[in-house]
Amino acid sequence: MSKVDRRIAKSQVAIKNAVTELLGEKSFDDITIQDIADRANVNRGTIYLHYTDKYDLLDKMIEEHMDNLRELCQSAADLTFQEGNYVWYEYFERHYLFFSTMLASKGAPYFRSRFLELVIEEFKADVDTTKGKNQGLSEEVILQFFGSAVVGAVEWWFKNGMPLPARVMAEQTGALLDRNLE
Amino acid sequence: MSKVDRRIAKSQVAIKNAVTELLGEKSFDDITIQDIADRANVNRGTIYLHYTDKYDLLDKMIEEHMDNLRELCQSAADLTFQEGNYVWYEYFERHYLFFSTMLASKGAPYFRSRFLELVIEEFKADVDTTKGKNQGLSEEVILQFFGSAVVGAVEWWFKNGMPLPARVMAEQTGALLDRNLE
DNA sequence: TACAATTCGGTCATTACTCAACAAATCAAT
DNA sequence: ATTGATTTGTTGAGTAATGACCGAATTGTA
Repeated sequence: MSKVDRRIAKSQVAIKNAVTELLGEKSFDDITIQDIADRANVNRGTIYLHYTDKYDLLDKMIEEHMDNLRELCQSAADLTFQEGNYVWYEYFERHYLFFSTMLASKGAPYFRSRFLELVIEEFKADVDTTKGKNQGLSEEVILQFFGSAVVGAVEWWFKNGMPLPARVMAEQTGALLDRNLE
Repeated sequence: MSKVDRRIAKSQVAIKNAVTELLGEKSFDDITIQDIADRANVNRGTIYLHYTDKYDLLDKMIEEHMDNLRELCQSAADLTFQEGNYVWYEYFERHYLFFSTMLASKGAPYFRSRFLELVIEEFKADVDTTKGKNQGLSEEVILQFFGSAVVGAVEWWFKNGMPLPARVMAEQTGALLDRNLE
């Protein structure tokens, strides 16, 4: 990984943080490039230097979060579902502004599908239809079934203002997964 | 005021904030330019672009604080000593890391004299030796006397971990000044 | 004391950012 | 529909910041 120029790194985090902040104040459609530039304390042109438009920017942000979640999965590969889930829920909590907005806003369906895609991808290694309780079932069905379940639980959590602690969410969804996979 | 380039402004606040942060962790002499660059997330060379060395940097920081205090005096010109003092003490509180370090460290005598100089300068407009209770006294003496008093009070406040609320410090030193100047 | 490792200042070519200006597109509201 | 205002996306010239490299000075420690 040839290290990126410090200026690029700084500009990009400033821009992304600005978007996250603004998402807590108004809907994404109402956010202008100028808003982002002002908040990030960056020239408007600088944004175009890194992203084609604000949708591309949001996309890159989503991509980054997905990468981070994937990363967390790697480092938590040998943990139980409950422990592993907790790592995720901690991440959600730390970035709740982004995730809750993404799951509530107009673009939610798109974000939801990206999220589901990731969950399914990460579940693949954990599903075994050759033996155990899922023997004979379709892997496709299993993945869609429990992937949707996890995404739905997260969705519920955010839409209801995170009524349960991350720890509890992780334990309960973890238990449900343990019971059904492996 | 021809507005400064945004990059310059950003670099300088990052650098100054870095110094203030580091002052809370180690003495100024132990802080290297590299430390500051790392903390500010700025190339080491950038610091030399704005300051000749770390002493020049510290000097510019002191200068800026003095300017800010002067500014506060302007905007509080028609307040009582108690109210005006409160504005200052609020500022001290907000920048306690910087001031308490400056007044405790090895360079304290220098900083103290700069500070005293400012206080005396700002008192000049308030001292009248032609009438009232200070009639016949030497303006020089009055200024040195109460200037030192104010600085000493602030010094005590910081060295003892700000044992009284800013509000109280302002009221009490304000009352003492009201009683003697006016 | 001698040695190694930092830190210091400074230079340099390259790169990213800034600012101002621009035309085109979009929006608001009569 | 027609204006007027805002936002957009792009451009170009100028500037600041970067990373790398350098020899010299300072530091720490074996």
